[in-house]
Amino acid sequence: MELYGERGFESTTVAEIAERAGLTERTFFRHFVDKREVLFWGAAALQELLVSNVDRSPGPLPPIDAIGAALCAAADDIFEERRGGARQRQAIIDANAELQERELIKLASLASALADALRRRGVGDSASALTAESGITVFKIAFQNWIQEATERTLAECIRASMDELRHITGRST
Amino acid sequence: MELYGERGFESTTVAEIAERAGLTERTFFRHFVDKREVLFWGAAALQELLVSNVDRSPGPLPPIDAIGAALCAAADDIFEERRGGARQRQAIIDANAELQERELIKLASLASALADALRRRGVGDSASALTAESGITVFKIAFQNWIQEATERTLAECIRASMDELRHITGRST
DNA sequence: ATATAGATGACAGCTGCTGTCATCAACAGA
DNA sequence: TCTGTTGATGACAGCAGCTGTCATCTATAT
Repeated sequence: MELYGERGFESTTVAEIAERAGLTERTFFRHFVDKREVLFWGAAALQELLVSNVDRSPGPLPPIDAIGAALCAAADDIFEERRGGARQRQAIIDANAELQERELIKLASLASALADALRRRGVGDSASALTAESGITVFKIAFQNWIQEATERTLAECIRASMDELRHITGRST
Repeated sequence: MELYGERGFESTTVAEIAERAGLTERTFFRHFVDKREVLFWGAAALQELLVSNVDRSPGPLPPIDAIGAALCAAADDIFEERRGGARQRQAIIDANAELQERELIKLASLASALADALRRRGVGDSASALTAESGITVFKIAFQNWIQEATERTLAECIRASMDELRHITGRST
């Protein structure tokens, strides 16, 4: 992470990372499948947390609200104290297309896991997929706002705001 | 594409592609930035079409409906006649994580371009982003259904159905 | 004290991708 | 018709990411 911050992701070589860590290049690849994966170390934990939040969510709650609540809870538990770190990490990712690709597939995996959780609640197949993906969309945009703004809004607040905006956008029209 | 279909994406080497095409490996990389990019040749055209559809869309139309109409029009113009080809292509992509990453970033680029188009219509920043991303989400799921099902639904019909489901899902609740 | 399992180091090697220079074909103008 | 220029291709050489394989080392159990 230091090296990625200093010299950028592309111009950092795995040999350099290994050297600074006092390890071999080969050993690096035993811990991380990828040069990119370093930046997504916590993704699995986040996914587990979100899924268990949805699983524990009270039954009568509408799917989209179950997702929303799970996102807000995770936001408080994981992200709220690490806004600075999240900013740095995001700056590294935003500067490199390969990292953005990796981020997107992690988010897709998250959405897929959330959709499974909704199906476990008895929600229909495509409704589950649609709701989970929408939740991740809301999260993406809320996260972006939370990081960019100089305001003092909580990530959870940003999520609720984006969720409201989604409801507004899709409000019955023609 | 032949080789990717025959031996899979990973176990196809660029040298083999070049050989079958009667070219040099070096020349391959002059035409495609990537080994993956071959599969996303039409992405730019699709993006242009979608954006121009939104730009041409009647002003009073609510943003989400402008996106929906643009998607349906593109579905008829580009995809409807190529369901078989789309299936094969998708099978190749679904069998390989790197290709899925590339697909996701292409869709993200599409969403970003659509969001820009909405901003040009005077829609607010995060509403544009949210609407465009939701549109792409709808498209993703509709496309999936369209390819998987043995039904005779049009892609445009699938899109309208998913869009309705999205409205239903986000319908005012608590 | 020895055996066994798991982590690391040390190579060697493939493949994707890039820089560079020479070659070749097409085409424009004198 | 000759020449100069431009654009595409070939031919290397080379780097970096990633993998397979085997030896070595460490820790823990018996």
